[in-house]
Amino acid sequence: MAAVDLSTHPGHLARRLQQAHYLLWNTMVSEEITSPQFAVLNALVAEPGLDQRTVGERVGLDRSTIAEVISRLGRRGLLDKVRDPQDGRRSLLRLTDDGGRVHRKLTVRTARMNQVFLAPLSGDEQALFFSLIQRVSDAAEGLRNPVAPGEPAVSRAP
Amino acid sequence: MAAVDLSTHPGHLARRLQQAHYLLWNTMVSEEITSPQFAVLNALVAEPGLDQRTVGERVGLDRSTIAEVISRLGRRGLLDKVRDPQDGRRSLLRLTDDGGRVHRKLTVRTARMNQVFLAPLSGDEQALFFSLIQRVSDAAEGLRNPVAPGEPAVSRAP
DNA sequence: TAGAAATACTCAGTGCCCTGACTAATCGGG
DNA sequence: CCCGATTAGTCAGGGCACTGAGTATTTCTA
Repeated sequence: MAAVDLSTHPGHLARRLQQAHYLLWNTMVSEEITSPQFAVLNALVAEPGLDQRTVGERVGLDRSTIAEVISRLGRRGLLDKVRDPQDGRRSLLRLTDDGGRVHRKLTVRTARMNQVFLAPLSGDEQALFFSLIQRVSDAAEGLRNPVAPGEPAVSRAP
Repeated sequence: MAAVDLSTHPGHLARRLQQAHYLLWNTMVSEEITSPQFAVLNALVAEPGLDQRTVGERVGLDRSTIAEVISRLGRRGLLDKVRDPQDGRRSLLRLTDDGGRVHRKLTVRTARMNQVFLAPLSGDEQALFFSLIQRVSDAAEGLRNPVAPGEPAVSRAP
């Protein structure tokens, strides 16, 4: 009677998209290392020695989740975690040799997987796909913080 | 050195999009009822008396997850679950009056939330956004089953 | 019609994701 | 210098999502 069409609900579509991605990742990339775990490895390849909070910021994981992910990667021996001697609050992170190897291997497979995943779209459509999702996510993210005083909420015309 | 740009990785973008949505849902729609829970309520408004598996199919949740979601909705008194007398394997589901009320209330709020969420996109872009995501998800979903004999993998030209 | 196959559901285990409360360390202003 | 605010990380708790194994029920078939 008053039911709604979920295919026009971005949240529902986002969930389905992620599930589809999970499926493909699991079959084409790895059953051991998850996509968020790969994102963490990747962040540490780009910037070794980052502290835990910053890694979370780079890959979009909150303090609790990043702690769990890092603990799992540590258990697998893919990264090392040491207290910052300069600031006893921080944990500094660095890939092990194994971590680097795993990252390299998965980078290749991930590229292949992305091709398959995006195959239904033309090159132009893929660019559009990225930019539309990015814009929506960024805007919503901007609504999070109550806007620093003097700062505009989202982007300002240059 | 060999780090990758995650902003061109659809999986990463999908995760970020869902997080953004979660955030908005939590502040604009409900802190009690989640988006997947709403999807289940919605499916039962459209088709009362559905069995558990079919509801899962409608909203895109696997057998285990749908069981959990339904158990939570049952605990809150939003739906009733009875054994099918015709087929003792099935559980038939139906909203309670309370469930219907909650669905109506959230339908309104969800519409408002979607507007805010999609505000950064023009009308044309929103349509594109839906269709691109849909196409990618459907295609990946199509790779799941090993293709019924005689049936084409994805869509067939009409 | 009896046994095999399929189907609906449950349960255990793993991982992601968030909030809110807490601890420990650092930093800043009086 | 010290006390209050800020910051990094941990922990408990709730919810989503998947796989693999197990149970009960139905259905198909030899």
